[in-house]
Amino acid sequence: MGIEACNTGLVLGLSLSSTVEKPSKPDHDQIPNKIPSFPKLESTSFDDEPSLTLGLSGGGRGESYLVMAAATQKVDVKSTVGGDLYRQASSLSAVSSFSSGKVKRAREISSEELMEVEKKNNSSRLSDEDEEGVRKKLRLSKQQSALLEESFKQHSTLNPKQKQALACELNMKPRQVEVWFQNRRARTKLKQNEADCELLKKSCETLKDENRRLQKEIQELKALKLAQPFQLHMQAPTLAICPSCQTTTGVADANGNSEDPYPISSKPHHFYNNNPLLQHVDHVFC
DNA sequence: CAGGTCAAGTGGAAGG
DNA sequence: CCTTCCACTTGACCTG
Repeated sequence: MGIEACNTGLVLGLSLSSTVEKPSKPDHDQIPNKIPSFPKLESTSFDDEPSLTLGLSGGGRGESYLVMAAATQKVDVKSTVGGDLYRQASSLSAVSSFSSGKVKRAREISSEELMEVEKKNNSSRLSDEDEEGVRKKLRLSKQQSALLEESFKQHSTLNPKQKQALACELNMKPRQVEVWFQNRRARTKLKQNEADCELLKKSCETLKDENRRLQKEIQELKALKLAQPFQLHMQAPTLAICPSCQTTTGVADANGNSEDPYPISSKPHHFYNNNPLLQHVDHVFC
């Protein structure tokens, strides 16, 4: 099983689990943060505790985790009891669930991890809950985020194999990779919606301006009609004035002469075709 | 401390 | 029925 093979070396908290974790229950009742019983970082030798080296990394991945824990969370390693770092590190590979975890989550855990967790009864994963059942927030390392982003660029959705492989590579749970992609898609969609909204606002303003201008033209034409009723009556059947460009179209004049003293637009005016959101509005004036 | 960010939980819909 | 995705929400953490 891929993740199991992958996580074979992922032993963060292995030794810890023997003291503070109850791997028997995958998403409940875990007590990951017994600070008083947890050895301080200074006293935690990575050599003595191979589990803390996150052996899977092989290439220093585990090291980056610990660096991340200190860097992104601004954990004062010197002043912080090991428990804080422990919580950070544990949350990085945590089974993410509440003590109030519901059926669905339990199902996922049972299908995805329970077997492996039970096989390795010294689970490499720790709950991100603390003693009081408070959820701890996982922060992805820069490397993890970068790789996820890179993967997202290639494909915004993952098939199970890809998910598994990525989880393996990132030393994460498949579920975490899945959640990241879901949230990433949501963020992308949100951004797109915001952009569309801005575009629509601009288009709306443009249309309002256009509307004002056309209303003004109508008023002007009405005034003109009142001022020269006879002349307009004679010309009415012969000329069509485009309200947009104010040129006349090629309609025969009252004498049947098709020659037009005014320029004729060679193309119809599609006022909205430059707006991708409004291309369905095919408003032709001429 | 308020507001933003983001990992993760939840429930429903869709597809197989 | 199960899985996956999505929309919405929650809560931990960060930042000004």
